[in-house]
Amino acid sequence: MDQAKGPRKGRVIGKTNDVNADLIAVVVAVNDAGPCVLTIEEGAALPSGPFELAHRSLQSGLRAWVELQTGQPLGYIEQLYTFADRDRIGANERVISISYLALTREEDAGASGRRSWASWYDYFPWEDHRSGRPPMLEELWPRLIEWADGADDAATRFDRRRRAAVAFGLDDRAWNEELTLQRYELLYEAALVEEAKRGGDSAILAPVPGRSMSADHRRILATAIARLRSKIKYRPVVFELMPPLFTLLQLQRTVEALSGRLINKPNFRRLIEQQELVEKTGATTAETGGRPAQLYRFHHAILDERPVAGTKLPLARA
Amino acid sequence: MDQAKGPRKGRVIGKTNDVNADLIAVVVAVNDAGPCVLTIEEGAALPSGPFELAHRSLQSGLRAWVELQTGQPLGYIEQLYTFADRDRIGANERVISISYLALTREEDAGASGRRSWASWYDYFPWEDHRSGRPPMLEELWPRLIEWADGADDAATRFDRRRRAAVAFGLDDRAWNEELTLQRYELLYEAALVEEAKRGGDSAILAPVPGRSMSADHRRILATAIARLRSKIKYRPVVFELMPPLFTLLQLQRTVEALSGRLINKPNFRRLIEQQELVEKTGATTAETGGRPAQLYRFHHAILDERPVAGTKLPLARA
DNA sequence: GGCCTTATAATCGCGTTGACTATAACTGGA
DNA sequence: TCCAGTTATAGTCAACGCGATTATAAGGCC
Repeated sequence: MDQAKGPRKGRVIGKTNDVNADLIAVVVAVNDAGPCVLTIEEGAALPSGPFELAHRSLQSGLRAWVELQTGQPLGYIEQLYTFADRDRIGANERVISISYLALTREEDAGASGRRSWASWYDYFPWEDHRSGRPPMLEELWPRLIEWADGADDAATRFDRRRRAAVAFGLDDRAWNEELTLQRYELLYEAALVEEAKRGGDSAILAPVPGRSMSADHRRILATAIARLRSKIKYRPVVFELMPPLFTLLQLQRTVEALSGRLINKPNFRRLIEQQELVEKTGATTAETGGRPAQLYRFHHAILDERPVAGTKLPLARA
Repeated sequence: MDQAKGPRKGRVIGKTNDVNADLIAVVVAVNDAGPCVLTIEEGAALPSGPFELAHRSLQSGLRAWVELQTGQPLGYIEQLYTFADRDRIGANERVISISYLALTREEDAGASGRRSWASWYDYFPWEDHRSGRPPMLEELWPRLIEWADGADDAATRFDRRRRAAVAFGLDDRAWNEELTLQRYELLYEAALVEEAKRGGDSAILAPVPGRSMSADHRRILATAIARLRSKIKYRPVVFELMPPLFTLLQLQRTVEALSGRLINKPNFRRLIEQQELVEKTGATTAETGGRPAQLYRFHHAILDERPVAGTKLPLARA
């Protein structure tokens, strides 16, 4: 800091502090196959593009890029995080990345160009606990131990073991579905994901299962998953992912797909109904065999009266 | 969007999309007078400065600017929001503002330069409900009604009334301390704060009590207050604002200062203790008259084991 | 008609927590 | 020295939330 003093007058003339601002979108939808993310380049990258003078706002710039690259119009949008301390710091140029989370219904499958929907769990196989603890975690654990024990001093070894145990729910610790980002970062630090090796560093270990993405897009996806898993617990954002009419079980399956864990059915119904988040339409559907189910729609008016106190979900603690 | 197709190759050569990135800090501390924010220019602005090539990261850039302008070193930092769709869109230049929330202990009062601490409630007098509902709200209400009834169609009038009632807890609705931003935005929309008149628009109405700031800094402060009021309920961030040793009442007063409402004392103690967030030091203090109080310290180890499940606070609902 | 599947209703019990009361320990003033 | 005021700390009680479980209804399919 060799600047002249002064709050905003201190900008040195002639020296440019210009940066490029990139907009990156994590567009999420849920279908029968599970939670999906909108990608380009056959699943290798997220839709993104530079923020330009023509854009009225960050959000409209994002919408423009996503629609151009994938044909997908966006509804609900929420800012995720702004990064700048990335590796790609060029000589005299810096890039700021502003990432967004978008929720949509995967309609408009106008097959425009190189868009494709990919399952979350292709990138993070260890995150799906709907069928119980994924077996691959058993193979992951010794590799984390190996990394932890590779530290020089005992304190670091202990700390690494503890962090791994907390993040992955080991040693009688409960699995916490919101730690998606911490888990990915731990694997990155342990050089167990492909992205960690791009710097030419430690090219020995084979990465763990799970598809990688270009740049830090997989990390951004992990951020989005963590944010969404947290948010569905206190805001009624799930409905952005639902069709206009749905059964309570469909709603439950959507929440389960997002959170990666199963929910107790009666409790889920009770909570949804007593919060007046949905209203009956009277219509029923006879699909999927069994007794026909009531079709519900989202009770929009509740958003007006309760702008904050949102959805509580019975995601069991232990 | 008249760009050539392509995800990142579509950048038009010769046309620059460069922007300036500003870093803005909301630095919060709590003292006997209540919750404070670190300001420059005698309370008229928040510390800020451009993100420069010399900065290693956004956070380190922010720290540098705050320390240069106020002499205050920062501890806990968290990103708030990134703005771009602001009024000041110059001819061929755009500014992106990345705002941060910082928590500190107001030590190091090295009186360096133009720094000064100002109470939150100088800027938002309607936000402090520790002594009951502020009387000024009674004067505010008719002005909001006046604004609501000034709309052209009945639907808008009804909607404005509802929004005002929800935000300010009227018509038997409970006061919600987390709606700080919504309240400020409502007052802005109703042209009841000074900032709303800077566009030359509707310079008739006198603004409601409460100090304004330059640019949109007061809005950023509102964002920070809302975020902090929400966060203290589920993460143990309060301790960033506490001295190393403190009594439970001091801790309670700090939470009350932030949330702007009073807390039931026995319940607060029970919750804090049973969560093992603090540990006794054995020492006591005889200040403030009455029976001497135990001095506690923050139980740091709990952060390791419970990275997520944080503080619950008994902030009464109704 | 029996068996599958799913929908829907109802109950039980524990833990959380809001509201309240009681007692302890110290200061300062009459 | 005693009393009043202040704060600390412990304990109680009831209502509610919510996890877990069971029972019943209503359709399809063989």
